[in-house]
Formats: sequence, structure tokens, C-alpha cells
Amino acid sequence: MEADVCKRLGGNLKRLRTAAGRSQEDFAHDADIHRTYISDLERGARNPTIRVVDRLAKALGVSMGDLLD
Amino acid sequence: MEADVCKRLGGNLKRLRTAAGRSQEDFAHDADIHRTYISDLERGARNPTIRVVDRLAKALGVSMGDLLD
DNA sequence: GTGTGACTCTGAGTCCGTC
DNA sequence: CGACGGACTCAGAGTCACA
Repeated sequence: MEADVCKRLGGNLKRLRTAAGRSQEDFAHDADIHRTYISDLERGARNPTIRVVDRLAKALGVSMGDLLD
Repeated sequence: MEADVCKRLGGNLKRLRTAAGRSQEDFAHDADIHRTYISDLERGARNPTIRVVDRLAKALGVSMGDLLD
């Protein structure tokens, strides 16, 4: 909870994506987001807008809170 | 739930802020965000980054999920 | 399959106001 | 107190070649 928001998102994203057994490439395609951008996000190297996070959540079938809290 | 993310955030923000009995100006100061930007956010006219939403959540004492879900 | 630096262009975020 | 407009700067969106 004390980690940076971007790191938190990155960790949650990677955890949920791998739990679903999907590669970054496949997931990027489903979420309609560039492959390298997903890579950046999972590393916590980007500070995305809520519209991007919304697309991630929908593609994973989870709530935004699951990705950010 | 099907509304745009920005509209959802705006509604939740306004509801939680007024429930706490605070003005946009005071709240903007606490969250260290400009007053005009808070106004824009509550109207759903902006697409903020997750770092901004994190500051909003902390200033309100709620989780990010409370603001976005 | 994924990490990374570099790039362009759009919009996030700030600040000046007025109504 | 809050909506809204104009103008500005810099960071995010989106992409690529390469490691």
C-alpha cells in the first residue's frame, strides 16, 4: 500500500495476467494496447491515465480497484 | 457502471467531497491539485493519470476503487 | 516472449482570468 | 463557491528497432 501507484499497478497487472495464463503479446492484442506499452506498465515505468487502466481491467475481467488498490 | 470512466470518477469525487463538507478550493489545496482541475474532474471533462487519482483518494481517505469502480 | 531507449504528437496539468 | 475559457509547458500515448 505504501509503494508507488505505478509499481502497484505493474505488480497487480503481471500477477493477474499470468494467473490467466496469457502472454503480454496476447493480452496487448485483447486490450488493444501496444505490446511494449504493456511491458512498460508491468515494470511500473509508466504513469497511465484512467482510460488506459479501464481498458486493462475490462480485458482482464476485473475491477479497476483490483488493479490499483 | 457503463458510463465513461471520467464521468464515474467525477460523480464519485463530487459525492465524496461534498459528503465530507469540503469546498473544491479547500480540497484542491489538500490534494495539492489546482482548483480548476478539480472542477474539470468533477464534470468528467478530464482523463487524469493514476498518480492524480491516488492523491485524490489519499486526500479523501478512501481507496482508489471507491473513486473509480 | 519480453525489456529498453528513442522518437513524435497529443493531451494532462497549471495558471491567468470572468461570470 | 463553482463553471468555464484561453494559453502555456511538459509528461503521457503510442510506436519502432533492437537487445
